Amino acid sequence: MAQALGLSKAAMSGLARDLIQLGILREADTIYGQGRPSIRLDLHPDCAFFVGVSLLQDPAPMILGNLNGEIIARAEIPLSRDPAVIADAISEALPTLLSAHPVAAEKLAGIGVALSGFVDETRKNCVQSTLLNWQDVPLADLVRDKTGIETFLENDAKAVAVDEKLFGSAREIQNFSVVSLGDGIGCAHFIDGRLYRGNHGGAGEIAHCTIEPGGAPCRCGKRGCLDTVASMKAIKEMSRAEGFECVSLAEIENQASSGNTAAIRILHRAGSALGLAIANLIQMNDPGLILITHVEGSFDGLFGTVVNQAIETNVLPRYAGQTPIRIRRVDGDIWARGAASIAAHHFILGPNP
Amino acid sequence: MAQALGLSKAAMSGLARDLIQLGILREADTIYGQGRPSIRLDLHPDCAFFVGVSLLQDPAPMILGNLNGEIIARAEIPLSRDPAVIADAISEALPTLLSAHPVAAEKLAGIGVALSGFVDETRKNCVQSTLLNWQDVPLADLVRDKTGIETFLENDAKAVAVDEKLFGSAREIQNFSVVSLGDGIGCAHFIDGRLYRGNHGGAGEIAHCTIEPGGAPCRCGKRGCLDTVASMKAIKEMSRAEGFECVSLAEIENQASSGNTAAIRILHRAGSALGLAIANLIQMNDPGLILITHVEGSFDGLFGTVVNQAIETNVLPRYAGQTPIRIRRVDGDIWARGAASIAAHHFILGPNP
DNA sequence: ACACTAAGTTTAGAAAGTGAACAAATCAAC
DNA sequence: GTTGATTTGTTCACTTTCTAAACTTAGTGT
Repeated sequence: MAQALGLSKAAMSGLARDLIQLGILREADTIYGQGRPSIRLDLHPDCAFFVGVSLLQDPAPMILGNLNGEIIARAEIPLSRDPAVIADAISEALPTLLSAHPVAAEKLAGIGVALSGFVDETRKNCVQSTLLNWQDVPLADLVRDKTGIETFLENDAKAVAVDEKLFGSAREIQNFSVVSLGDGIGCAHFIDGRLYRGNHGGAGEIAHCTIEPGGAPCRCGKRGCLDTVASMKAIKEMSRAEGFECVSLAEIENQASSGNTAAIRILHRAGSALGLAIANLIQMNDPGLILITHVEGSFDGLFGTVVNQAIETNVLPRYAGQTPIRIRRVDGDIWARGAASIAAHHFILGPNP
Repeated sequence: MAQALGLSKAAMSGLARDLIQLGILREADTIYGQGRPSIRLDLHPDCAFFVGVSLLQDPAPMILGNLNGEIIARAEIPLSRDPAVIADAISEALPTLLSAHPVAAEKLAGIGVALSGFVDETRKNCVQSTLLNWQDVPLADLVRDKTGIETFLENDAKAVAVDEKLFGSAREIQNFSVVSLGDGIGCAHFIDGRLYRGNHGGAGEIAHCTIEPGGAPCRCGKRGCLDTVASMKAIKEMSRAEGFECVSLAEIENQASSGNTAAIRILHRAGSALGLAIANLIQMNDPGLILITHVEGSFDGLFGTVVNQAIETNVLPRYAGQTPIRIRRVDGDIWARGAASIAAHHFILGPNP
């Protein structure tokens, strides 16, 4: 099976034996068919461990994961805007986290940190983060100096995309985009099986696509960005401005289904905007899958319906329905998971994947 | 110099000698510095020839190109909607075209055909073309059967992008997008040094991004597509609807500069729409270059100015001006050139570039 | 129990790449 | 000029890696 990837049977045989001896591969199940059964190989999950930290929440989740993408242990550290304080906190929390597994400490292969903002192509420096108020912060090296472990940064949505490609539901898909709905809107593309970071690390900045030309001012400095209309933060703020305070999408959905016209209007506006942006993404990049991850509950209410409708009506009719849209409810650890995946990705595929 | 690409000096030496003996490489100029001068190698332009045909115009241009991207000969064939007639016409025009160069006939390595529409991933079949009214037409095999030469199809904008990457001004750039303005609007992306065709071959269909939600109906079936506002065809139609007939952009620019408010309005609307679409492209994909090719004259009038303004105002301020926009005036042979480049691309890089 | 099939292993031999030494072509300094 | 420094390009013995073909192994089908 795996031999068709360019090598002869003999070479495979030798390589596999070496890797099994090194403890990296192991023989999994046997597949019966005609002739001698074949033995499937898989990665030995205990051969490397990774730590992931999300700087999107306070407290910041920190997880220990293995090569199967399973979470082995979890901790939290207080969020800070001071890079040195964060590096210290990670370093201090590390021993406890590693104690969850007997060999994790000696086989810790990398630390990943997910944050909202731009990361340079070395994945070592945060070029800019509005949320953290950072500019050219070499956080990866700070963490590495404190912990002695190789560390990588990544944008939140890109980290989620890598997680989905390595361990999630996009494993087999070469071209897909992740749209990650949280307080903000993130997006990242996998193209030809590789994460596409863009020329300045800014690929996927869908949140600041202009959706309503001349619309409301955005904190980024321009007007009518998708972020001002369709992010959960914007939806909640609009509901507050309309006089009914809601802390979750589900609450606004409730208001809408019980006839609150303002709530209906807000969800319509947000859903159409998000749908239009996704439709433009489909037109522009023709991905094989759009994976929408959301931390809020219900995506099957008005908001989700409008999003789907808006996608349908704004995609070339020939294509309508051709691009699968997959919705995935995720928990708040998704970014920490993604961060760990960044470290795993580097471990598996090396510096130039 | 070139050795740093993974091989030792010794290996390079042997390989280069072999390729020179085969007539594929040749020793070009010598570069003097400290120490023994180095000899630059380049492709021998006479080692392979390619034919390119554009089905975007009537008559359809047909060119003979070499490995340097130079046009050696040119012909025209009548355009037809019947694939068999086209294959015949190409086959009949071939001998005359090849007679322009003594060794072209024996070293003809491929034929490329550029068309407006979708091409499958084998580059052999046209899945759909509105302009030609085609659906699942295996034109490449028809041409190959008639001529005996391996043939490849490609979408017009993608062919132009390949031309720019191989022989044009984007040779060194890994990530760029081409926006090709003709009667319609085409777009194609190079990502990580490879043409990105999209999951259904539809990447770059910027012309049918919704720019004016609920706007004018488009021939594609939806509303408010960029194509209905900013294509040269649309601009000319709008001018006709306003009562002044124009056959070129330059004419409308003239009208506008002499105070015709309708002309100014049309150019403003078209320019803002195109600029917004390009801005969204930049936000979405963060390319290292946007290359706008246009066959019409003047891009330095009102239209061009508005396009540039709209890009500036709709791109994340942090990015504004970070993405170079290059404008390139091209002649009507651009698509035939691109088509030849598709064949060259296949010759140089093989089936899976 | 028998052939049949396909996976995995072993072997010798070919292919391809490496490293070090060496030859060649130029510049710079005396 | 001559000499030495410098860097490119070549040669050659050696090593690594892969392949092809024969062989072994572990199942299925009759």
